[in-house]
Amino acid sequence: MNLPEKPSIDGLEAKWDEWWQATGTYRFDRSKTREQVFAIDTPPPTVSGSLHVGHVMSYTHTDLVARYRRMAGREVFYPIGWDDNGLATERRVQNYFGVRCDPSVPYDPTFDVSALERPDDSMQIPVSRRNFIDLCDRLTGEDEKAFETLFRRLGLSVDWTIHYTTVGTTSRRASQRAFLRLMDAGLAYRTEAPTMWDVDFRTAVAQAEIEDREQAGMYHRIAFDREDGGTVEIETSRPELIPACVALVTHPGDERYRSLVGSTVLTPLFRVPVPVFAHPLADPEKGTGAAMICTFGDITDITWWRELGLPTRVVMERDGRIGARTFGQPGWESRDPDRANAAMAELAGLHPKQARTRIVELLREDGALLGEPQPVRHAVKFYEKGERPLEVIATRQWFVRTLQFRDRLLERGRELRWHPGYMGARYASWVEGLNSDWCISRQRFFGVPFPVWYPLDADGRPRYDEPITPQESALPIDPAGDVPPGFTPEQRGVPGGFMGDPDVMDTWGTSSLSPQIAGGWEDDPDLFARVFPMDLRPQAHDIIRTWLFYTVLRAELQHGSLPWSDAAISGFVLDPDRKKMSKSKGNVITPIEMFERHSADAVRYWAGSARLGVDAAFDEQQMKVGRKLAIKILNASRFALSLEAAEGAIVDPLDRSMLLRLARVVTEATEAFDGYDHARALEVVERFFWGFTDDYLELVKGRAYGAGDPGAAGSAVASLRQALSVLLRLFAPFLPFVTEEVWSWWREGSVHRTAWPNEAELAQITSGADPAVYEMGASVLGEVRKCKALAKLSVRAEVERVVVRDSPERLSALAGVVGDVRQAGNIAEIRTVADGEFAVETILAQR
RNA sequence: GGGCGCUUAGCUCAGCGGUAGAGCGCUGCCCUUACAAGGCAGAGGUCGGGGGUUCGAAACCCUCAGCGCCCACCA
Repeated sequence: MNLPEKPSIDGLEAKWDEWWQATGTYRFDRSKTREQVFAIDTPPPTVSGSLHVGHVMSYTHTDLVARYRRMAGREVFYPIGWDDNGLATERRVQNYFGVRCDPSVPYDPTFDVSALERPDDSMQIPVSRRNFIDLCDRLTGEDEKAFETLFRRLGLSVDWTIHYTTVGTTSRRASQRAFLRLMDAGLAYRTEAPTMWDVDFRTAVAQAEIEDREQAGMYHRIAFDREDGGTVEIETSRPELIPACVALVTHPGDERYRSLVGSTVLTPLFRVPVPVFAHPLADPEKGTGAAMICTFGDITDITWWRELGLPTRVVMERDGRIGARTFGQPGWESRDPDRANAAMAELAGLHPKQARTRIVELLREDGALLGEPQPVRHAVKFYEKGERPLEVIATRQWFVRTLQFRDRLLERGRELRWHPGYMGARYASWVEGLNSDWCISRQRFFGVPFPVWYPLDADGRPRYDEPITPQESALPIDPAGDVPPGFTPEQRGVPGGFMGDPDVMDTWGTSSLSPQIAGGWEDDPDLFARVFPMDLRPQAHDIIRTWLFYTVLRAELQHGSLPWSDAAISGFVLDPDRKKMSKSKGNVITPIEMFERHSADAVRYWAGSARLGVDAAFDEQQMKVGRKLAIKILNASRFALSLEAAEGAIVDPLDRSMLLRLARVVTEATEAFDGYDHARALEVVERFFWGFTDDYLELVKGRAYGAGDPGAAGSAVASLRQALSVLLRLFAPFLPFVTEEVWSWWREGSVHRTAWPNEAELAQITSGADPAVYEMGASVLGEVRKCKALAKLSVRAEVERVVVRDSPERLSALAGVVGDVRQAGNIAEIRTVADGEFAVETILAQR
């Protein structure tokens, strides 16, 4: 026994973190079988951002599960990953080193960034993709250290020897290998198709990265001329797309337009003949009931264009401007090409808003604009990181087949155990609403490139339908630097030679393989067999449709299984005014501040009291409570262990009764953890603990001092230690630092590698015990204490006599604890009356 | 437009068929042989509104309202 004079929670974090790392407390033992392993697909945080209390909460939730499962006998596979693949990192590296990634620059193995000469600071030197990635590694390495320090201070029990980065070699190899296999299986394909396009980033984006934003707009009522001399009116918010109009559409059941279907009308200004179709998607209630179909104004246009087999007449360029077009040519027929080209000349080079203003003027002069444009507010699609509305632009992109697996993906969603269960509905509604395959290519420079080259024909044009792929053993490759089999570097870009695929993968293309990457898929088959499919995916609810969905998709396509059996979804942390925390609002609280003010255990206590799925208000008060609890554990433990009478057999009725109650707490906490309800587990343990210190400790301390019967004292001391052992283990997942500290005073090894308590270990002691003994002792002592407090006396004040009234059964339970009650309450005599309801009369001694 | 969740004491939340709960905060009291980072007591709620089922509803059903989130083809 090695008890400190005055225990303190200060300094525990550094002390125990160091010890855990040095002794490998959380090291994964890869000799264990899949059944023995509990594998966690830890979310890799974006290292270029900063950690906030939201991370602290959700990562703590995961750690609670990890620590519980580890103690409950599973070998926990708990790796960490860093997400350094993406725009945020790209930008930071550009600014920090003054370089930019240019895939056309060849790799320079002797590259030295410090030797770069820049004429002025704003200039960015082009470097090869490989050199750029090296710089990313270097810069993010520092961020990763800072994150690791913070996570270790928080006490995450991850195995720090198992980590990956999303831009690292392993991740790139896995991403490319998985992609090649999808290609081979026909599940990844390259095609030219209309795609949501961000004009600022100049890249395609996937459905999952799109969000609606309410915008002010204008409805314009516009007349198209019918060939019989009349007009037909449509409404549009995007009149600038009239030159891209390829048809009108009405609902098949709409009587107003029945005679029009099948006829041809002329677009205003451009005088382009376009057909009128009927299609069930046309809504008679919207606008005039007749809609203009353009290539492409929105997603519905794509559907109509595809289903009605319409021609393509694109005016939107990739830079988001209207491009110059010449009417009067094939595909651009016009009844009045001169007039059309004059109008086109007015619009060419303009952004949509400018073009809209201009064309409205032209339409007004022409008389095609009916009435004045009416203001509306409507939802407009934006790239989640973008600032201007997305355009739909036809480009050549890689897609992963998704739509055809919708039913199977829905089935997987039902198979997955969601915590809380209702989060499954979000997944289902997302999958049900999918409208396109996953566009996985991005026109960016930094990221994992597609491991593909294309042969160039005699004219130097790429033959996209004959892609050249590398051997898997060569991965990862960079098609911008590496040369395909059978070619020489000199053949790059020349007729008859080859070119590399210029695109990189969607960042989710890598992240969606996190279980495979962390688990050593193909690189370490032995490990992979022990950890995959994993047990748990912890994450927040905002990325169900991205990270969670894509991970399910990849596992389905690659392995025909779920990637994990359970998904634990954390809520967000809101500021005390229940607003979402964000940097721009300046209401972000840094975790380090909280650790310093309240201790890591206290912060974990706050996080642990928030349930999964529920948005939690940031509550510093709750951290203060956690701190008090941590200190109480230190003090109570020190006291209990300081009672050094010889341990004996646990025979006293009170001791056995208390342990029986504790056994129930064990069961409840275990059930709560098994059901992913850590907050419930914490609550029942904490409730018992406060009663344990207020009542049990007070009741037995006189006996445990050992002045009287050695057997009775021995029972008390043994019970105290037994209970303390169980309580420390129950608290260990929540408060890893104080529990380890106390454990170290009197036990060998780490509490975190000790078995989770179970009823069986207490069964022999508590067999036949009466739960009412502890309850009666606590109740009577409580009443006496209350009486003294009301009389403004010390708790040590002498009591002449106590009369307890209750049923005979309860009074017989009291008999088992009466000696302890007398001693604890400083009571001369206790009388009982076997009659009626529980009541305690306390007669204080005269002074 | 569809879906999910929430609405219980001033605050944060538990309870989810049997006499309204916890912690914090507030008010008052008690110091010190583990801990004042402790102990005791008190005030404070028609459990969002309205119907229904039931001997009995905060809890189950219906309905309405407010808040939050997710999804949806921008005419």
